[in-house]
Amino acid sequence: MSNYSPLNLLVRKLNNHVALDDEDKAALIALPHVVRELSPASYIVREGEAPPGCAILLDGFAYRQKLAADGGRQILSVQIPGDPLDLEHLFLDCADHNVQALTQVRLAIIPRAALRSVSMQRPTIAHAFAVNNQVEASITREWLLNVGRRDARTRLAHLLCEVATRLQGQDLVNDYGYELPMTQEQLADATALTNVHVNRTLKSLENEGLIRRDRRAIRFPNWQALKAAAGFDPRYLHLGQQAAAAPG
Amino acid sequence: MSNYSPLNLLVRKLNNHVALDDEDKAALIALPHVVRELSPASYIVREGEAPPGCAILLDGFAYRQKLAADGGRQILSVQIPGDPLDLEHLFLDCADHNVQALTQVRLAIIPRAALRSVSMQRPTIAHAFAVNNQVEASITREWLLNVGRRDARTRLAHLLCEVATRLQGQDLVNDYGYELPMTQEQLADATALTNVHVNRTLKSLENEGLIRRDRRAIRFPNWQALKAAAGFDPRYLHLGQQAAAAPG
DNA sequence: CGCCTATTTGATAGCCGTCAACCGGAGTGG
DNA sequence: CCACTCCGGTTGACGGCTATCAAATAGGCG
Repeated sequence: MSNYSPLNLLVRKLNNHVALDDEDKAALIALPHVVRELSPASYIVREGEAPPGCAILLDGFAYRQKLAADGGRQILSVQIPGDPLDLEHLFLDCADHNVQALTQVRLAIIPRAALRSVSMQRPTIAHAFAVNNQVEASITREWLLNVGRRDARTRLAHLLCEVATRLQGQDLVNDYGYELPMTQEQLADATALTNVHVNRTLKSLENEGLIRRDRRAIRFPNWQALKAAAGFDPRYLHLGQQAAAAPG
Repeated sequence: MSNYSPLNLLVRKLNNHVALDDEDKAALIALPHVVRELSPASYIVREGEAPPGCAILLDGFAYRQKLAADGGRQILSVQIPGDPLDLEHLFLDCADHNVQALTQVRLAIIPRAALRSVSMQRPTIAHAFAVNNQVEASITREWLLNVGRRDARTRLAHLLCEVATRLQGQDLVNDYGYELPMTQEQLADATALTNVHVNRTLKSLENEGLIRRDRRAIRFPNWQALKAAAGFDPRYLHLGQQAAAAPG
Protein backbone atom coordinates (compact mmCIF):
# COMPACT_ATOMS: atom_id res chain seq x y z
CA MET A 1 0.00 0.00 0.00
CA SER A 2 0.83 3.67 0.26
CA ASN A 3 1.87 4.14 -3.32
CA TYR A 4 3.33 7.53 -3.81
CA SER A 5 0.88 10.29 -3.08
CA PRO A 6 1.35 13.87 -1.92
CA LEU A 7 -0.82 12.96 1.02
CA ASN A 8 1.86 10.65 2.41
CA LEU A 9 3.22 13.78 4.01
CA LEU A 10 -0.04 14.29 5.87
CA VAL A 11 -0.03 10.67 7.00
CA ARG A 12 3.43 11.08 8.34
CA LYS A 13 2.56 14.26 10.15
CA LEU A 14 -0.54 12.85 11.81
CA ASN A 15 1.32 9.70 12.70
CA ASN A 16 3.72 11.77 14.77
CA HIS A 17 1.04 12.17 17.37
CA VAL A 18 -1.43 9.33 16.87
CA ALA A 19 -0.67 5.78 15.81
CA LEU A 20 -2.56 5.22 12.57
CA ASP A 21 -3.12 1.68 11.32
CA ASP A 22 -2.73 0.66 7.69
CA GLU A 23 -6.39 1.14 6.90
CA ASP A 24 -6.32 4.64 8.35
CA LYS A 25 -3.34 5.46 6.22
CA ALA A 26 -4.96 4.04 3.13
CA ALA A 27 -8.13 6.02 3.78
CA LEU A 28 -6.14 9.23 4.11
CA ILE A 29 -4.19 8.61 0.94
CA ALA A 30 -7.39 7.81 -0.92
CA LEU A 31 -8.83 11.24 -0.12
CA PRO A 32 -9.78 13.22 -3.22
CA HIS A 33 -7.58 16.25 -3.63
CA VAL A 34 -6.12 18.68 -6.08
CA VAL A 35 -2.57 19.93 -5.91
CA ARG A 36 -2.09 23.63 -6.43
CA GLU A 37 0.96 25.83 -6.54
CA LEU A 38 1.01 29.41 -5.25
CA SER A 39 3.60 32.15 -5.25
CA PRO A 40 4.92 33.92 -2.14
CA ALA A 41 2.47 36.22 -0.34
CA SER A 42 -0.57 34.60 -2.00
CA TYR A 43 -3.55 34.30 0.29
CA ILE A 44 -4.53 30.71 1.02
CA VAL A 45 -7.40 31.57 3.37
CA ARG A 46 -8.94 34.97 3.97
CA GLU A 47 -10.57 36.07 7.21
CA GLY A 48 -14.33 35.99 6.83
CA GLU A 49 -14.37 33.44 4.05
CA ALA A 50 -15.83 29.95 4.11
CA PRO A 51 -13.30 27.90 2.20
CA PRO A 52 -14.73 24.87 0.37
CA GLY A 53 -11.69 22.73 1.08
CA CYS A 54 -8.89 22.29 3.56
CA ALA A 55 -5.33 22.84 2.42
CA ILE A 56 -2.34 20.67 3.37
CA LEU A 57 1.05 22.27 2.94
CA LEU A 58 3.15 19.92 0.82
CA ASP A 59 6.11 22.11 0.09
CA GLY A 60 7.27 25.54 1.17
CA PHE A 61 6.32 27.65 4.17
CA ALA A 62 3.17 29.55 5.10
CA TYR A 63 1.94 31.59 8.03
CA ARG A 64 -1.25 32.55 9.84
CA GLN A 65 -1.80 36.24 10.23
CA LYS A 66 -4.28 38.73 11.61
CA LEU A 67 -4.55 42.51 11.33
CA ALA A 68 -5.36 45.09 14.00
CA ALA A 69 -7.61 48.05 13.28
CA ASP A 70 -4.60 50.38 12.98
CA GLY A 71 -3.00 48.19 10.33
CA GLY A 72 -0.58 46.39 12.63
CA ARG A 73 -0.01 42.80 11.59
CA GLN A 74 0.54 39.88 13.91
CA ILE A 75 1.84 36.61 12.55
CA LEU A 76 0.18 33.86 14.56
CA SER A 77 2.14 30.82 13.50
CA VAL A 78 4.61 29.50 10.99
CA GLN A 79 3.52 26.43 9.05
CA ILE A 80 5.99 23.93 7.65
CA PRO A 81 5.64 21.16 5.08
CA GLY A 82 3.16 18.53 6.22
CA ASP A 83 1.05 20.96 8.24
CA PRO A 84 -2.67 21.15 7.60
CA LEU A 85 -3.37 24.86 7.10
CA ASP A 86 -7.02 25.17 7.94
CA LEU A 87 -8.29 22.02 9.52
CA GLU A 88 -10.35 24.28 11.79
CA HIS A 89 -12.79 24.59 8.90
CA LEU A 90 -13.88 21.06 9.56
CA PHE A 91 -15.64 22.65 12.52
CA LEU A 92 -16.11 26.34 11.79
CA ASP A 93 -17.68 27.87 8.73
CA CYS A 94 -15.98 31.19 8.80
CA ALA A 95 -12.25 31.84 8.83
CA ASP A 96 -11.18 34.02 11.73
CA HIS A 97 -7.71 34.81 10.40
CA ASN A 98 -5.69 34.84 7.21
CA VAL A 99 -3.30 32.21 5.94
CA GLN A 100 -0.65 33.34 3.51
CA ALA A 101 2.17 31.73 1.57
CA LEU A 102 5.61 32.65 2.87
CA THR A 103 7.51 31.09 -0.01
CA GLN A 104 6.45 29.42 -3.19
CA VAL A 105 4.15 26.66 -1.90
CA ARG A 106 2.56 23.45 -3.12
CA LEU A 107 -0.76 22.58 -1.52
CA ALA A 108 -3.08 19.61 -1.53
CA ILE A 109 -6.64 20.80 -1.26
CA ILE A 110 -9.17 18.33 0.08
CA PRO A 111 -12.93 19.01 -0.02
CA ARG A 112 -14.40 19.53 3.42
CA ALA A 113 -17.10 16.97 2.77
CA ALA A 114 -14.54 14.26 2.09
CA LEU A 115 -12.63 15.11 5.24
CA ARG A 116 -15.79 15.04 7.29
CA SER A 117 -16.81 11.73 5.90
CA VAL A 118 -13.43 10.08 6.47
CA SER A 119 -13.39 11.34 10.03
CA MET A 120 -16.88 9.92 10.58
CA GLN A 121 -15.86 6.51 9.28
CA ARG A 122 -12.49 6.31 10.98
CA PRO A 123 -12.51 7.54 14.56
CA THR A 124 -8.75 7.32 14.82
CA ILE A 125 -8.44 9.76 11.96
CA ALA A 126 -10.92 12.12 13.57
CA HIS A 127 -8.89 11.80 16.72
CA ALA A 128 -5.68 12.58 14.84
CA PHE A 129 -7.22 15.71 13.34
CA ALA A 130 -8.36 16.85 16.75
CA VAL A 131 -4.94 16.18 18.24
CA ASN A 132 -3.33 18.19 15.46
CA ASN A 133 -5.66 21.09 16.19
CA GLN A 134 -4.88 20.91 19.89
CA VAL A 135 -1.15 20.91 19.30
CA GLU A 136 -1.57 24.03 17.19
CA ALA A 137 -3.58 25.60 19.98
CA SER A 138 -0.80 24.77 22.41
CA ILE A 139 1.72 26.44 20.13
CA THR A 140 -0.44 29.54 19.93
CA ARG A 141 -0.58 29.68 23.73
CA GLU A 142 3.20 29.50 23.86
CA TRP A 143 3.40 32.34 21.34
CA LEU A 144 1.13 34.40 23.53
CA LEU A 145 3.51 33.82 26.43
CA ASN A 146 6.42 34.60 24.14
CA VAL A 147 5.07 37.92 22.93
CA GLY A 148 3.61 38.89 26.28
CA ARG A 149 6.33 37.98 28.72
CA ARG A 150 9.72 37.65 27.09
CA ASP A 151 12.10 40.39 26.00
CA ALA A 152 13.23 40.81 22.42
CA ARG A 153 16.30 38.62 22.74
CA THR A 154 14.55 35.72 24.45
CA ARG A 155 11.56 36.06 22.17
CA LEU A 156 13.51 35.78 18.95
CA ALA A 157 15.63 32.96 20.29
CA HIS A 158 12.49 31.09 21.27
CA LEU A 159 11.00 31.43 17.81
CA LEU A 160 14.20 30.14 16.24
CA CYS A 161 14.24 27.18 18.64
CA GLU A 162 10.64 26.31 17.89
CA VAL A 163 11.02 26.35 14.14
CA ALA A 164 14.23 24.34 14.33
CA THR A 165 12.62 21.74 16.54
CA ARG A 166 9.53 21.42 14.38
CA LEU A 167 11.57 21.18 11.19
CA GLN A 168 13.69 18.49 12.76
CA GLY A 169 10.53 16.52 13.43
CA GLN A 170 10.01 16.48 9.68
CA ASP A 171 13.71 15.84 8.94
CA LEU A 172 14.15 19.22 7.32
CA VAL A 173 17.22 20.31 9.29
CA ASN A 174 20.83 19.79 8.23
CA ASP A 175 23.30 19.38 11.07
CA TYR A 176 21.55 21.83 13.36
CA GLY A 177 20.94 24.49 10.77
CA TYR A 178 18.18 25.43 8.40
CA GLU A 179 16.99 27.96 5.88
CA LEU A 180 14.47 30.26 7.49
CA PRO A 181 12.67 31.91 4.61
CA MET A 182 11.41 34.92 6.54
CA THR A 183 12.42 38.53 6.08
CA GLN A 184 13.33 40.44 9.22
CA GLU A 185 10.08 42.31 8.84
CA GLN A 186 8.17 39.03 8.98
CA LEU A 187 10.18 37.95 12.00
CA ALA A 188 9.15 41.27 13.53
CA ASP A 189 5.48 40.59 12.83
CA ALA A 190 5.82 37.17 14.42
CA THR A 191 7.53 38.45 17.56
CA ALA A 192 5.65 41.76 17.86
CA LEU A 193 8.83 43.76 17.41
CA THR A 194 9.97 46.05 14.59
CA ASN A 195 12.20 45.07 11.72
CA VAL A 196 14.88 47.41 13.03
CA HIS A 197 14.89 45.86 16.44
CA VAL A 198 14.86 42.34 15.02
CA ASN A 199 17.95 43.26 13.06
CA ARG A 200 19.79 44.50 16.11
CA THR A 201 18.71 41.55 18.18
CA LEU A 202 19.78 39.01 15.58
CA LYS A 203 23.18 40.63 15.37
CA SER A 204 23.53 40.56 19.10
CA LEU A 205 22.62 36.87 19.21
CA GLU A 206 25.22 36.34 16.52
CA ASN A 207 27.87 38.28 18.42
CA GLU A 208 27.22 36.17 21.46
CA GLY A 209 27.85 33.07 19.38
CA LEU A 210 24.34 31.72 19.84
CA ILE A 211 23.52 31.67 16.14
CA ARG A 212 25.41 31.97 12.91
CA ARG A 213 23.84 33.49 9.81
CA ASP A 214 24.56 33.36 6.12
CA ARG A 215 21.88 35.23 4.27
CA ARG A 216 18.71 33.55 5.58
CA ALA A 217 20.31 30.30 6.53
CA ILE A 218 20.64 29.91 10.27
CA ARG A 219 22.99 27.62 12.15
CA PHE A 220 23.24 26.84 15.80
CA PRO A 221 26.83 26.48 16.92
CA ASN A 222 25.66 26.03 20.48
CA TRP A 223 22.17 24.62 20.54
CA GLN A 224 22.11 24.09 24.30
CA ALA A 225 23.10 27.68 24.99
CA LEU A 226 20.46 28.99 22.60
CA LYS A 227 17.79 26.86 24.22
CA ALA A 228 18.85 28.17 27.60
CA ALA A 229 18.81 31.78 26.42
CA ALA A 230 15.33 31.23 24.99
CA GLY A 231 13.96 29.41 27.99
CA PHE A 232 12.88 26.87 25.39
CA ASP A 233 11.16 23.75 26.68
CA PRO A 234 9.72 21.71 23.80
CA ARG A 235 7.04 20.00 25.84
CA TYR A 236 4.41 22.36 24.51
CA LEU A 237 4.97 20.86 21.05
CA HIS A 238 3.63 17.54 22.33
CA LEU A 239 6.14 15.54 20.38
CA GLY A 240 7.24 12.14 21.53
CA GLN A 241 3.92 11.17 22.94
CA GLN A 242 2.02 8.84 20.66
CA ALA A 243 -1.25 10.17 21.93
CA ALA A 244 -3.30 8.58 24.62
CA ALA A 245 -5.77 5.92 23.84
CA ALA A 246 -7.32 6.52 20.50
CA PRO A 247 -10.98 7.27 21.14
CA GLY A 248 -13.17 4.31 21.88
CA MET B 1 -36.29 15.39 29.97
CA SER B 2 -33.55 17.73 31.14
CA ASN B 3 -34.44 17.53 34.79
CA TYR B 4 -32.26 19.84 36.70
CA SER B 5 -28.61 18.95 36.43
CA PRO B 6 -25.48 21.05 36.72
CA LEU B 7 -24.65 19.86 33.22
CA ASN B 8 -27.53 21.84 31.77
CA LEU B 9 -25.09 24.71 31.67
CA LEU B 10 -22.77 22.71 29.44
CA VAL B 11 -25.66 21.80 27.17
CA ARG B 12 -26.57 25.41 26.83
CA LYS B 13 -23.03 26.44 26.10
CA LEU B 14 -22.48 23.81 23.42
CA ASN B 15 -25.84 24.58 21.92
CA ASN B 16 -24.69 28.13 21.28
CA HIS B 17 -22.56 26.86 18.44
CA VAL B 18 -24.01 23.53 17.38
CA ALA B 19 -27.66 22.54 17.29
CA LEU B 20 -28.02 19.57 19.63
CA ASP B 21 -31.09 17.38 19.42
CA ASP B 22 -32.96 16.10 22.47
CA GLU B 23 -31.07 12.82 22.53
CA ASP B 24 -27.76 14.64 22.45
CA LYS B 25 -28.85 16.79 25.33
CA ALA B 26 -30.03 13.79 27.31
CA ALA B 27 -26.75 11.99 26.70
CA LEU B 28 -24.79 14.97 27.96
CA ILE B 29 -26.91 15.36 31.05
CA ALA B 30 -26.57 11.65 31.77
CA LEU B 31 -22.79 11.92 31.91
CA PRO B 32 -21.32 10.74 35.21
CA HIS B 33 -19.78 13.59 37.12
CA VAL B 34 -18.87 14.88 40.51
CA VAL B 35 -19.36 18.46 41.59
CA ARG B 36 -16.49 20.04 43.45
CA GLU B 37 -15.99 23.43 44.98
CA LEU B 38 -12.62 25.21 45.04
CA SER B 39 -11.42 28.46 46.56
CA PRO B 40 -9.81 31.32 44.65
CA ALA B 41 -6.32 30.66 43.26
CA SER B 42 -6.71 26.87 43.54
CA TYR B 43 -5.12 24.98 40.70
CA ILE B 44 -7.62 23.08 38.57
CA VAL B 45 -5.06 21.74 36.10
CA ARG B 46 -1.30 21.83 36.40
CA GLU B 47 1.09 21.95 33.46
CA GLY B 48 2.66 18.53 32.95
CA GLU B 49 -0.16 16.61 34.60
CA ALA B 50 -2.51 14.12 32.99
CA PRO B 51 -5.84 14.89 34.59
CA PRO B 52 -8.21 11.92 34.90
CA GLY B 53 -11.29 14.01 34.17
CA CYS B 54 -12.37 17.14 32.37
CA ALA B 55 -13.77 20.03 34.37
CA ILE B 56 -16.77 22.15 33.42
CA LEU B 57 -17.01 25.53 35.12
CA LEU B 58 -20.46 25.75 36.70
CA ASP B 59 -20.06 28.85 38.76
CA GLY B 60 -17.38 31.46 39.23
CA PHE B 61 -14.47 32.45 37.03
CA ALA B 62 -11.20 30.74 36.13
CA TYR B 63 -8.23 31.42 33.90
CA ARG B 64 -5.57 29.65 31.90
CA GLN B 65 -2.03 30.64 32.69
CA LYS B 66 1.54 29.89 31.77
CA LEU B 67 4.85 30.93 33.28
CA ALA B 68 8.04 32.08 31.57
CA ALA B 69 11.45 30.98 32.75
CA ASP B 70 12.04 34.32 34.49
CA GLY B 71 8.84 33.98 36.50
CA GLY B 72 6.70 36.23 34.31
CA ARG B 73 3.12 35.05 34.16
CA GLN B 74 0.86 35.27 31.13
CA ILE B 75 -2.85 34.74 31.53
CA LEU B 76 -4.04 33.00 28.37
CA SER B 77 -7.78 33.23 28.70
CA VAL B 78 -10.60 34.02 31.08
CA GLN B 79 -13.19 31.29 31.54
CA ILE B 80 -16.77 32.04 32.48
CA PRO B 81 -19.58 29.84 33.79
CA GLY B 82 -20.47 27.13 31.28
CA ASP B 83 -16.98 26.88 29.83
CA PRO B 84 -15.27 23.51 29.65
CA LEU B 85 -11.86 24.08 31.25
CA ASP B 86 -9.76 21.33 29.77
CA LEU B 87 -11.57 19.64 26.97
CA GLU B 88 -8.19 19.47 25.25
CA HIS B 89 -7.45 16.46 27.43
CA LEU B 90 -9.87 14.47 25.36
CA PHE B 91 -7.05 14.56 22.83
CA LEU B 92 -3.82 15.23 24.69
CA ASP B 93 -2.46 13.37 27.66
CA CYS B 94 -0.32 16.06 29.14
CA ALA B 95 -1.46 19.53 30.15
CA ASP B 96 0.60 22.26 28.49
CA HIS B 97 -0.58 25.09 30.74
CA ASN B 98 -2.16 25.73 34.13
CA VAL B 99 -5.80 26.40 34.88
CA GLN B 100 -6.55 28.25 38.06
CA ALA B 101 -9.65 29.44 39.88
CA LEU B 102 -10.12 33.20 39.77
CA THR B 103 -12.95 33.27 42.29
CA GLN B 104 -14.62 30.65 44.38
CA VAL B 105 -15.67 28.11 41.73
CA ARG B 106 -18.01 25.15 41.38
CA LEU B 107 -16.91 22.52 38.88
CA ALA B 108 -18.45 19.43 37.37
CA ILE B 109 -15.74 16.86 36.75
CA ILE B 110 -16.45 14.26 34.10
CA PRO B 111 -14.18 11.23 33.61
CA ARG B 112 -12.32 11.35 30.33
CA ALA B 113 -13.47 7.84 29.42
CA ALA B 114 -17.11 8.85 29.68
CA LEU B 115 -16.54 11.90 27.51
CA ARG B 116 -14.74 9.84 24.93
CA SER B 117 -17.45 7.28 24.83
CA VAL B 118 -20.27 9.81 24.48
CA SER B 119 -18.40 11.54 21.68
CA MET B 120 -17.96 8.20 19.92
CA GLN B 121 -21.64 7.39 20.15
CA ARG B 122 -22.96 10.82 19.26
CA PRO B 123 -21.07 12.50 16.43
CA THR B 124 -22.91 15.76 16.94
CA ILE B 125 -21.56 15.93 20.47
CA ALA B 126 -18.04 15.18 19.27
CA HIS B 127 -18.54 17.93 16.74
CA ALA B 128 -19.73 20.33 19.43
CA PHE B 129 -16.65 19.61 21.54
CA ALA B 130 -14.40 20.22 18.58
CA VAL B 131 -16.21 23.46 17.74
CA ASN B 132 -15.80 24.61 21.32
CA ASN B 133 -12.08 23.89 21.15
CA GLN B 134 -11.77 25.80 17.90
CA VAL B 135 -13.59 28.82 19.25
CA GLU B 136 -11.16 28.86 22.16
CA ALA B 137 -8.29 28.65 19.71
CA SER B 138 -9.73 31.61 17.83
CA ILE B 139 -9.92 33.60 21.05
CA THR B 140 -6.30 32.78 21.83
CA ARG B 141 -5.29 34.03 18.40
CA GLU B 142 -7.12 37.28 19.05
CA TRP B 143 -5.31 37.61 22.37
CA LEU B 144 -2.02 37.16 20.59
CA LEU B 145 -2.96 40.01 18.27
CA ASN B 146 -4.12 42.02 21.29
CA VAL B 147 -0.91 41.62 23.24
CA GLY B 148 1.32 41.89 20.20
CA ARG B 149 -0.13 44.75 18.26
CA ARG B 150 -2.31 47.00 20.39
CA ASP B 151 -1.24 49.68 22.86
CA ALA B 152 -2.20 49.55 26.51
CA ARG B 153 -5.41 51.52 26.16
CA THR B 154 -6.73 49.57 23.20
CA ARG B 155 -5.60 46.31 24.73
CA LEU B 156 -7.43 46.76 27.99
CA ALA B 157 -10.53 48.05 26.25
CA HIS B 158 -10.50 45.00 24.01
CA LEU B 159 -10.30 42.63 26.95
CA LEU B 160 -13.23 44.38 28.64
CA CYS B 161 -15.26 44.17 25.44
CA GLU B 162 -14.55 40.48 25.02
CA VAL B 163 -15.51 39.51 28.53
CA ALA B 164 -18.66 41.63 28.37
CA THR B 165 -19.70 40.07 25.10
CA ARG B 166 -19.07 36.53 26.26
CA LEU B 167 -20.88 37.09 29.53
CA GLN B 168 -23.81 38.51 27.64
CA GLY B 169 -23.97 35.29 25.65
CA GLN B 170 -24.57 33.52 28.94
CA ASP B 171 -26.98 36.23 30.21
CA LEU B 172 -24.59 37.26 32.95
CA VAL B 173 -24.60 40.98 32.22
CA ASN B 174 -26.91 43.54 33.82
CA ASP B 175 -27.77 46.56 31.67
CA TYR B 176 -24.37 46.72 30.03
CA GLY B 177 -22.32 46.25 33.15
CA TYR B 178 -20.81 43.34 35.01
CA GLU B 179 -18.64 42.38 37.93
CA LEU B 180 -15.17 41.59 36.71
CA PRO B 181 -13.55 39.62 39.50
CA MET B 182 -9.97 40.29 38.51
CA THR B 183 -7.41 42.31 40.40
CA GLN B 184 -5.50 44.87 38.44
CA GLU B 185 -2.49 42.62 38.72
CA GLN B 186 -4.42 39.84 37.01
CA LEU B 187 -5.58 42.24 34.33
CA ALA B 188 -1.92 43.09 33.88
CA ASP B 189 -1.00 39.43 33.45
CA ALA B 190 -3.75 39.05 30.88
CA THR B 191 -2.72 42.08 28.86
CA ALA B 192 1.04 41.75 29.32
CA LEU B 193 1.24 45.06 31.14
CA THR B 194 2.10 45.89 34.76
CA ASN B 195 -0.42 46.45 37.52
CA VAL B 196 0.68 50.08 37.78
CA HIS B 197 0.10 50.74 34.12
CA VAL B 198 -3.23 48.93 34.18
CA ASN B 199 -4.27 51.23 36.97
CA ARG B 200 -3.37 54.36 35.05
CA THR B 201 -4.96 53.09 31.87
CA LEU B 202 -8.22 52.17 33.56
CA LYS B 203 -8.39 55.62 35.10
CA SER B 204 -7.79 57.20 31.76
CA LEU B 205 -10.54 55.11 30.15
CA GLU B 206 -12.77 56.22 33.00
CA ASN B 207 -11.88 59.88 32.55
CA GLU B 208 -12.73 59.62 28.88
CA GLY B 209 -16.16 58.32 29.85
CA LEU B 210 -15.63 54.95 28.15
CA ILE B 211 -16.11 52.94 31.32
CA ARG B 212 -17.41 53.55 34.81
CA ARG B 213 -16.09 51.65 37.80
CA ASP B 214 -17.34 50.93 41.27
CA ARG B 215 -14.93 48.64 43.00
CA ARG B 216 -14.66 45.76 40.52
CA ALA B 217 -18.00 46.31 38.89
CA ILE B 218 -17.63 47.76 35.44
CA ARG B 219 -20.26 49.62 33.44
CA PHE B 220 -20.24 50.83 29.89
CA PRO B 221 -21.93 54.21 29.56
CA ASN B 222 -21.02 54.25 25.89
CA TRP B 223 -20.64 50.75 24.57
CA GLN B 224 -20.25 51.82 20.96
CA ALA B 225 -17.45 54.23 21.79
CA LEU B 226 -15.65 51.58 23.84
CA LYS B 227 -15.93 49.07 21.02
CA ALA B 228 -14.53 51.65 18.64
CA ALA B 229 -11.65 52.50 20.97
CA ALA B 230 -10.86 48.81 21.31
CA GLY B 231 -11.14 47.99 17.64
CA PHE B 232 -13.43 45.24 18.87
CA ASP B 233 -15.06 43.07 16.23
CA PRO B 234 -16.81 40.09 17.83
CA ARG B 235 -16.64 37.86 14.78
CA TYR B 236 -13.69 35.97 16.24
CA LEU B 237 -16.00 34.70 18.99
CA HIS B 238 -17.97 32.78 16.37
CA LEU B 239 -21.29 33.55 18.01
CA GLY B 240 -24.47 33.68 16.03
CA GLN B 241 -23.52 30.92 13.66
CA GLN B 242 -25.15 27.65 14.53
CA ALA B 243 -22.25 25.77 13.10
CA ALA B 244 -22.12 24.38 9.64
CA ALA B 245 -23.51 21.02 8.91
CA ALA B 246 -23.07 18.76 11.84
CA PRO B 247 -20.58 16.12 10.74
CA GLY B 248 -21.93 13.36 8.58
C1' DC C 1 -8.46 48.92 65.88
C1' DG C 2 -4.83 46.55 63.23
C1' DC C 3 -3.32 43.79 59.57
C1' DC C 4 -3.22 42.58 54.85
C1' DT C 5 -4.07 43.08 50.24
C1' DA C 6 -5.36 45.97 46.44
C1' DT C 7 -5.39 50.46 44.52
C1' DT C 8 -3.44 54.85 43.59
C1' DT C 9 0.08 58.24 42.67
C1' DG C 10 4.71 60.26 41.65
C1' DA C 11 9.51 60.14 39.96
C1' DT C 12 12.79 57.99 37.16
C1' DA C 13 14.71 54.73 33.86
C1' DG C 14 14.96 51.70 29.96
C1' DC C 15 13.58 48.88 26.18
C1' DC C 16 12.08 49.29 22.00
C1' DG C 17 9.83 52.20 18.31
C1' DT C 18 10.31 55.78 14.91
C1' DC C 19 12.62 58.24 11.46
C1' DA C 20 16.04 58.51 8.22
C1' DA C 21 19.95 57.41 5.76
C1' DC C 22 23.10 54.13 3.77
C1' DC C 23 24.56 49.65 2.12
C1' DG C 24 24.44 45.42 -0.54
C1' DG C 25 22.98 41.67 -3.38
C1' DA C 26 19.90 40.10 -7.21
C1' DG C 27 17.65 40.82 -11.20
C1' DT C 28 16.96 43.75 -15.44
C1' DG C 29 17.98 46.22 -19.40
C1' DG C 30 21.03 48.65 -22.26
C1' DC D 1 29.69 43.84 -19.08
C1' DC D 2 28.01 47.48 -16.57
C1' DA D 3 24.41 50.99 -14.94
C1' DC D 4 19.99 50.98 -12.78
C1' DT D 5 16.55 49.64 -9.74
C1' DC D 6 14.49 47.51 -5.96
C1' DC D 7 14.00 45.17 -1.88
C1' DG D 8 15.87 43.86 2.29
C1' DG D 9 19.31 44.48 5.61
C1' DT D 10 22.18 47.69 8.51
C1' DT D 11 23.22 51.58 11.33
C1' DG D 12 22.62 55.96 14.06
C1' DA D 13 20.00 59.52 16.60
C1' DC D 14 16.13 60.47 19.11
C1' DG D 15 11.67 59.88 21.43
C1' DG D 16 7.93 57.61 23.78
C1' DC D 17 5.38 54.07 25.94
C1' DT D 18 5.62 51.37 29.56
C1' DA D 19 8.40 49.30 33.45
C1' DT D 20 10.43 49.93 37.82
C1' DC D 21 10.81 51.66 42.37
C1' DA D 22 8.79 53.63 46.21
C1' DA D 23 5.38 55.37 49.11
C1' DA D 24 0.78 56.69 50.45
C1' DT D 25 -4.21 55.57 50.52
C1' DA D 26 -8.22 52.74 50.85
C1' DG D 27 -11.04 48.50 51.76
C1' DG D 28 -12.04 44.18 53.85
C1' DC D 29 -11.88 41.26 57.71
C1' DG D 30 -10.52 39.45 62.06
